[in-house]
Amino acid sequence: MTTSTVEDYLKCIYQESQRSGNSLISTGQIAAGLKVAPGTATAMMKTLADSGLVSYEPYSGVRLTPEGARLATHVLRRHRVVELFLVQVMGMNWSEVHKDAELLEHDVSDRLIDRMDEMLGRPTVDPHGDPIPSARGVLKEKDYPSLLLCGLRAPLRVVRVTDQETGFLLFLEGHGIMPGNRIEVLSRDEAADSLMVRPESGKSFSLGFRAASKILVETVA
Amino acid sequence: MTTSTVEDYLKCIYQESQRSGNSLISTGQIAAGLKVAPGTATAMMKTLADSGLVSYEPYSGVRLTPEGARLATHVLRRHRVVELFLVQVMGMNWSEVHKDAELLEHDVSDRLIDRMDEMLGRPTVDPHGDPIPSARGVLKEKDYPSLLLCGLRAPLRVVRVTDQETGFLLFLEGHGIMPGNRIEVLSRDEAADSLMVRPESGKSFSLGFRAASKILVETVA
DNA sequence: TTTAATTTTTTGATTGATCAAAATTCATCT
DNA sequence: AGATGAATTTTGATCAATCAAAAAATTAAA
Ligand SMILES: [Mn+2]
Ligand SMILES: [Mn+2]
Ligand SMILES: [Mn+2]
Ligand SMILES: [Mn+2]
Repeated sequence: MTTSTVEDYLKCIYQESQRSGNSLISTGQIAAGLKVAPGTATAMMKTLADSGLVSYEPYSGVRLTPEGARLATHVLRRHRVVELFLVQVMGMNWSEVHKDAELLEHDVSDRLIDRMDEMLGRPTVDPHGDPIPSARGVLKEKDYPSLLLCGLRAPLRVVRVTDQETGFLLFLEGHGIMPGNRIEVLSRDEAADSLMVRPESGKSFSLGFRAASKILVETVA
Repeated sequence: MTTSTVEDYLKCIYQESQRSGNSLISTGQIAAGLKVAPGTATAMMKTLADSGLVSYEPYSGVRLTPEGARLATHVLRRHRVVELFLVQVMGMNWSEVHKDAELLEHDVSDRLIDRMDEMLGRPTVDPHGDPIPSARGVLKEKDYPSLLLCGLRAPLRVVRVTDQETGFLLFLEGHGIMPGNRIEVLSRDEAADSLMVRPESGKSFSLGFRAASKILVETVA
């Protein structure tokens, strides 16, 4: 019924809401997120509104309806289950599964997703630490601090990386930064816009604030 | 580059050529095979010809160019590797994988197909006994007789079922007819348009000629 | 409070895929 | 050879998705 394009738009709106903490999303944000022309996003918002998947207020933005949110979380679930499956079962690297999942999320049947989910032991997070919505579409995002806000010189555990760029993920892996691994922030330098990280295994290294903000951690007891 | 629709058209042409033993395929055959209106198939043949994937002679038909055949066998390979993976690794039934594979064949990356192929031990046939083209696109179809042409009262082994209908496959499975299983044709009745089959495990039962023609076998030593 | 800059929407067009129905061509059967 | 029926192609239209560029609205600055 819904096309893969529509699914991507809904997913994008859902994720922008999540990230910005505001359910009202501008057409500009959507156009940027999906890399389409502004007018394209506007046109699509009208058809989504006609389908009852978003409510649209011209010059203001859109927000997902309950039905739109339901669809979005289901796509997100498929995406993340597929990613984990590719890593856990197919032996692919966490840095290369996003692209594949971006396509497969639209074509993998619910039956197949459930088989994967079962084989993976009903996991709650994907290879990047992104939470996996339940089969009923419920998603609970925990609020972890990034390396910018966490305690200094305290034992931490990486729980999530909020960026899917292959190059960035490979860089992190090379320095021992992956969900589950232990690290410590040695120092921060506001003026230099960078901080020093020491992974449990590996040499300490510096990271710009922008990159650091994408690494979420929890304090280790 | 090529859309999933184009891939399906190429696959259809390839399979019709295979089945009919004639590389020249009419637009009518294609329209019937893909369940689209005749004019739709004609229009698509023009664009495929423009792309150099088929040669098209109006009122006569099309044949795949080398490039078109190359693409077709690659799609066929993806389809069949996926089907076998779904059965062998995901534990799905051979009767239900065709639909899923029909979509996944367009979106599974070559990298992923190769991982599946590796996990499956470089298989040569899919769950229905359909041969799997090599990664280079080479496909060798063996010429097995169907239950209509094979020897009577001789030990046989089912090697292939040339129909993907869920209901039919479930019916066959229920009677012990699956690739690898041993059977015997007890009798044929031309007038009744049916024959009697005795599976190694299970009761003998009758089968219409049309259904019987879809079951390919080889003689057991 | 005008003016300028930015964002958003409109407009006009294109491409891919499809259909129904009309027109054409082909094959067959007197 | 001419008529008839079947297959094929054309025509005219629709729908989804997109873009570039013009127009309008909103926001920020002077
Ligand atoms: Mn996608
Ligand atoms: Mn992820
Ligand atoms: Mn297909
Ligand atoms: Mn098959």
